[in-house]
Amino acid sequence: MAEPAAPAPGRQRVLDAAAERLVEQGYAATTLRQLAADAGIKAGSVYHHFASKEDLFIAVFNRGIEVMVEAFDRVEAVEPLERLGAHVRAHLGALFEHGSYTAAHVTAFFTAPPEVRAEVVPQRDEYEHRWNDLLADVFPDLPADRRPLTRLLLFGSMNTTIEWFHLSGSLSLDDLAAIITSQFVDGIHASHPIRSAR
Amino acid sequence: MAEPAAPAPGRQRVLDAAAERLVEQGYAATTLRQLAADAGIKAGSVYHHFASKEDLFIAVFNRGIEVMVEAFDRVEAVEPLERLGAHVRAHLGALFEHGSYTAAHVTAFFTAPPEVRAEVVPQRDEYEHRWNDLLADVFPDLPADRRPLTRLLLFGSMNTTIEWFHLSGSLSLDDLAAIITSQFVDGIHASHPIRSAR
DNA sequence: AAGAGTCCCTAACGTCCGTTAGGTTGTCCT
DNA sequence: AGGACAACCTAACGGACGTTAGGGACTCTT
Repeated sequence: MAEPAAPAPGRQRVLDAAAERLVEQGYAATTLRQLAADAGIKAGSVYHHFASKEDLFIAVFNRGIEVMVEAFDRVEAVEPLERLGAHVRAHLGALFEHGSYTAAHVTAFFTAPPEVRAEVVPQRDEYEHRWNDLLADVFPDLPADRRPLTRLLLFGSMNTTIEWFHLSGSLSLDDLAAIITSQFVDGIHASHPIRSAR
Repeated sequence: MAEPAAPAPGRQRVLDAAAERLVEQGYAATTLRQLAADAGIKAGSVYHHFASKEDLFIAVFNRGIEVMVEAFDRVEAVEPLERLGAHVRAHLGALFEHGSYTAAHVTAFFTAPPEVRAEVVPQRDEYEHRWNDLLADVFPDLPADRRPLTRLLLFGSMNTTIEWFHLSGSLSLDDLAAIITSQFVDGIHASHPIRSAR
C-alpha cells in the first residue's frame, strides 16, 4: 500500500521535536516524555533510536551545524562585499528558514551539559574556520589575530536575532541581512553622522 | 561582638550562588538543594527567604538589570563618541566586573519559564529605553524606528562576549570596549579596507 | 516455514525535584 | 521574665525524571 506523503520515520520526528523544544525550553527542561509525545510514540521507545538523552541532543546540535555549513557552502557570489552579504544572509537563513536545528544550536548549546558540548565542538570549529577564511579573503588588511574576535562580534549580532526577529514581521530576512552587513562593514557612522561635539 | 568582615546573610549567599549557577547551568538545571549547599544552609531553609524557586530567580534577574542600570547611570562623559564608548565599557563592566548577576541575566533569561520572564520585563524595558535615548542623542540622524534594531545588534555583540571573553586573557576590558565601539560606529571598513573587486 | 531485525509497547526501577509541616535555637523588645 | 520573630533545621510528600527489561507485531530475507 503506497504511503501518502511519507509519514516521516519516528527517529526523524523525535529529532524535529527535540530541536523545537530546545529553542523554547533549553536542554534540562526538555524531557524525553515530551519529545516522545510530540513524535507520537512512548518515552521508552526513544531508546530504540538513541542510546541516551545526551546522544539524542548531540545529534540535534550536529545537525544544526550541518544546516549552517550547507547554507554557507551554497553561496556562490564572488565579489567581496557581495560575498560577505550573501554569507550573512545564508547564516540568517539557516537560523530562520531551514527548520529549528540551527536555532536550537545557537540558543541551547550553552544550556547542554559539558559532555554534550564537547562532542559538538569539532563541527563548530569547522564552521568558524570557514568564516575566518572568508574574513581573511574579504578583509586582507585585517590582522589574522583579530579575525576570531571580529567574527565573534558579527556572530553575536547575527545569532541574537533569534531572540527578537520574526519572519512574520514587516522586516524581511533580506532586509535584515543587508542591515547587519552594512552595519558590520561601514558602521553606523556612514549613513547616520554623529552629533558634533558642542 | 563586632562581626569581622560581615559574614554575609544567608539570603544574600543564596542569591549569589543562584547567579553563579545560572551562568553555568541555566534555570532548569539549577536546583534549590545546590544553592542551599553553596550558601551553607539546607534546602528547606531557602523558603524562609523566598516564596518559591521562581521568586528567587526573579530577584536574581532583577538584580542583574539593576547592576546594568547603575553602571549606565554612573557614566559622566558628555562628548558624544566618548559617551557611547563609556556606556559600552559600563555595560561590559556590569557583565564582568560586578558579580554574576548581569551575566546570569544575559545568559539565562531565556532559559527561565515564561512566568519568571514576564515579571522581569518592565525593568528590562527601562534599561533598553536608556539606550534608545542614548542612541537618539549620539546619532540624531538615525531614524527613530531604527533605534531598537540598532540597539539589538549592538547588544548582541556585547552580550555574547560572556561566551568567550575572559578577564584573565591578554585583552583588557577597556580594549574590548574600544574595539566594539569603533566596530559599531565605523565598521570594519574604516581601518581594514575591503579587497577590491577583481 | 523459519529466523532475524526493526519499531514500538507496557511497566517498572531508583533517583532527584520543588515544596511543606513542624520543631529548635537565638536575639531583640518591652 | 516573657513574647515575638527571624533564621535555620529535620523529615517527609507526591510527582517527574532518565533509563531498563521484556515482550508483541510486522516486514524482509533465506
